[in-house]
Amino acid sequence: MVPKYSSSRENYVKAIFHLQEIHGTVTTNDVASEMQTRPASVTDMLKKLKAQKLLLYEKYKGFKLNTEGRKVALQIIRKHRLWEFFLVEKLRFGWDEVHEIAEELEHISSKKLIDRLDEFLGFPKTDPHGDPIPDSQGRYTISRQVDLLNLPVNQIAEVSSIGDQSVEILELLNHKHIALGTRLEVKKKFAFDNSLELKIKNQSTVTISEHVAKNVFVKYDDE
Amino acid sequence: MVPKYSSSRENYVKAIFHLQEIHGTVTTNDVASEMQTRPASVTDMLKKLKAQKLLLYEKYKGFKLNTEGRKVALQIIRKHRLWEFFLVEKLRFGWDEVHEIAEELEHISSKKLIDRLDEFLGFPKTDPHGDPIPDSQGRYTISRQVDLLNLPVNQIAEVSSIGDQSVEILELLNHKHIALGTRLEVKKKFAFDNSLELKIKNQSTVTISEHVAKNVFVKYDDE
DNA sequence: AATAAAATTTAGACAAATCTAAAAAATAAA
DNA sequence: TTTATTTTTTAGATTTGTCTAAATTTTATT
Ligand SMILES: [Mn+2]
Ligand SMILES: [Mn+2]
Ligand SMILES: [Mn+2]
Ligand SMILES: [Mn+2]
Repeated sequence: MVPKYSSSRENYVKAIFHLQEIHGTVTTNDVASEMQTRPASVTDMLKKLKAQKLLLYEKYKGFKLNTEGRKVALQIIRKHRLWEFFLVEKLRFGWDEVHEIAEELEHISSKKLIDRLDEFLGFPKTDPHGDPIPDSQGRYTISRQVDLLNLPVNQIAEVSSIGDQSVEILELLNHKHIALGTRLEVKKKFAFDNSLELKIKNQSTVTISEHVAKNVFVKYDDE
Repeated sequence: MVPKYSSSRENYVKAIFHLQEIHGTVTTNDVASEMQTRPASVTDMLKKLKAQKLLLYEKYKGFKLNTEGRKVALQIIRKHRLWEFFLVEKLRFGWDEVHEIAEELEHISSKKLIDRLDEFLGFPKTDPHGDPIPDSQGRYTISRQVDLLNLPVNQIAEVSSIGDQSVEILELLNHKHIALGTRLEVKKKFAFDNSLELKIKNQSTVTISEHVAKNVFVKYDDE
């Protein structure tokens, strides 16, 4: 079972996929900073991905994944998120410590393994950070959600995903007892710095900054 | 979590460990044929492993792992066998299809992951092929066992491990309904070619060659 | 002991992935 | 529309792991 693409190539494909989801178009510098590497290294890799027919790329003219490239990206994302789910649900890891490990596990090549894992986990729809898990054909659905800055005051809602997934923000949220599935409501908005006071169900009241609020997404039933 | 050793180095350490368990001393050609590579490549790697202080090596004088090298080898073997157990027990893989996948999974670096997996699996003592799983300190026990050629006629015994672990022999054993834990007895030994006739509990009688018999190990209570 | 055969190592090359420094192209500012 | 700045690419190295072919050392055979 020889892997079709090296781990390095897979990491590039995944990074490009995420960047083009957000910005539509992707730049060499974006990829370099996202991947903690040098622009020259990115250019080198772009040529290889183009040669492998995963990427539409003309030098100096920008680039994006083609259909095959997106398909590859979605399979890696599927593996990443299923492993994260496994680590949290079965091995009792915290949601803030699984990303790094999944970064390695996502490169295990067996398709049968990942489909069996999916089944074993009960075909979960979202990972521990609330992100959708593509099915074995790469299909997934995104549920409508709103960040905390845009949640009406006194509207009870449920945390459904986190934008920034750095260890730093996850650590902060952990400390304040905010996790996926947590039910909460905004009690007060301070116009001065856009900080918020939250009432967390069955917990005390906490304050969060605008920066944090922007990265916490919730779902709620608006009637 | 940067891995200390590359997958390639880990594969070499593991191969050397297995060879020195069997033969006491290891040769360049042994490693080359075990790993499907060239003697020159082995020599190259020996120098690297020596520089990394995992190996005692003087050129032309043979080599073996030092204490640190053995420790590393046992951790890789631990991971390999725990993942094999997981694949068979939790994901319903056949015992003859897990080796290849574990060959990749054994290189995932997180120590916490493997200790949590061990716990999740209930601290199993042996893998699906009957081989002992080292604990987190690298300790393990080997139970006394005998191959089928040396099992007394009419002595009921339980299959406890398989010597050769090629897909070919596992396929053959599968076909004849011989698996780990199978209870059986030798009914007849043919001196001509050392073939055996076995009675498998709750099954029909089957014939196996000397080659197969040498690779099937069993445990039994001798009073 | 001399020679032949086998095992092992070295020399030199190559592919993959990365880097630094410099050049080229595109974009922004004056 | 020149000039300056930023972005991107190229040129040339380096590291890791592998290979073939040739040289060296060890071991086995006359
Ligand atoms: Mn990765
Ligand atoms: Mn995630
Ligand atoms: Mn391996
Ligand atoms: Mn095994």
